[in-house]
Amino acid sequence: MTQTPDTETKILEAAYEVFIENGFDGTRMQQIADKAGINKALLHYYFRSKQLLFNKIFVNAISKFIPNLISIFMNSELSFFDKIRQFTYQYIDILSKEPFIPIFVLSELSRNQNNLLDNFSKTLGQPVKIVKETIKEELQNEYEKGNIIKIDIESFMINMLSLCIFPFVAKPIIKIAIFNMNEEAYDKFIEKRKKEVGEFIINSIKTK
Amino acid sequence: MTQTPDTETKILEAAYEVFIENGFDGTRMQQIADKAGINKALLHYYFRSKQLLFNKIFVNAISKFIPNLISIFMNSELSFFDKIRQFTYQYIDILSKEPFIPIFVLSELSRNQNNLLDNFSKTLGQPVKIVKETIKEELQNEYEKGNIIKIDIESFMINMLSLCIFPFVAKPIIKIAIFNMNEEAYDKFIEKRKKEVGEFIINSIKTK
DNA sequence: GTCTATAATGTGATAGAC
DNA sequence: GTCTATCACATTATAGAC
Repeated sequence: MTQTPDTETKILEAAYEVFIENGFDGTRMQQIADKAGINKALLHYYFRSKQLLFNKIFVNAISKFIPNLISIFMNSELSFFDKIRQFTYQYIDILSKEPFIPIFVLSELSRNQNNLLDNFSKTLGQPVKIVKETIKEELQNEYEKGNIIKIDIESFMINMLSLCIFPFVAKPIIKIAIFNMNEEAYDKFIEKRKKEVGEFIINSIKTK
Repeated sequence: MTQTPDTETKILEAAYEVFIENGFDGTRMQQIADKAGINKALLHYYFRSKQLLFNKIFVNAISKFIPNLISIFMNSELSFFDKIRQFTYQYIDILSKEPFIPIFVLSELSRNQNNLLDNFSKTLGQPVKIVKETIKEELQNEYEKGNIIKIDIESFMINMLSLCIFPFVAKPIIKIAIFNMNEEAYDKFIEKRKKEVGEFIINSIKTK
């Protein structure tokens, strides 16, 4: 069933792990070669340069950082509050399976070398724009129906993303410095947030 | 009035800028020397190694990342809700003056080289513990008085920190990929959050 | 204290045999 | 496609003159 993957795949898998753990500057081509079980020369044979290999990995990481959860907000079967519940639950669930993606993506983007942001916009600009418009309308509708208070689309989206993503970005601080948690306690904390964050957001915008 | 700072100060100031912009791995000692207007050898004369110089900078950065806002939650003159308002306002205000501190600190901590986290705990473990206990009591009090819903200290603190810090960590994405803001629009967005975040949190925990 | 020169090593990338 | 050997250069760190 599970046959040995071809060399290109082995390289990509190894590169993914090493880059995400160490970042672009902290990664050595030798590390990737070792982890893939090949030699450095082959890396260059397949991907020409460190930068090009990194770019492949980064595009992949972005798609995990902003996964395809857009459909949730497009699903007209659901109430607005249920959309919030589902989105936060599923997003935190996805991130919890690859908890280092957020800090990796955000930290590389903030270095702003090359054209990482262009990649980002190219891949996700359009879908993000559509969700934004959809949610904006929905916020307006719910406000007019008297269900929620007035809130900007920008504030709403950033608040929701903050509450989902930040606990992963700040994992080391949360675990050690703030709450003195072990890995198990941290996992429980995240697990609890899957249900909690949605309710927190709903409470904050619901009319009394 | 403004006299030329001594060499050690010039080095520290230059190192601060370069490290925060590029991270440990992305920084070259030559860059620091150039920015400080001296040569590389002097860096080693004053600080022995890149790692030791970095550690000095990092401790400084941490103190800006978790500034002394503890007093706000200790101030018994203020109502609990006003403490939330003041803390969020002032924290966002401080971060907005050094917006790259959060991503720098969090990204270096997540690499987890050396003993950065130990530094962190040593510097801030005790004060953080005290605030945590103080807020915990206050949450309990307000709950018993029927003013707020039941919420864990962990959830409450992380929610508050998420909403304050994340917009800085994710600045490039927010600006370009999500909202297509220019620098001015982003600044306005942050300015607005200073007042907004407190109300958002209060709404989310206030009993109806 | 500050400089120039250089050691010692690391690192991305390529040449060329198989 | 895959390997070994090696180039070319960058980078931390030190030696030693002034």
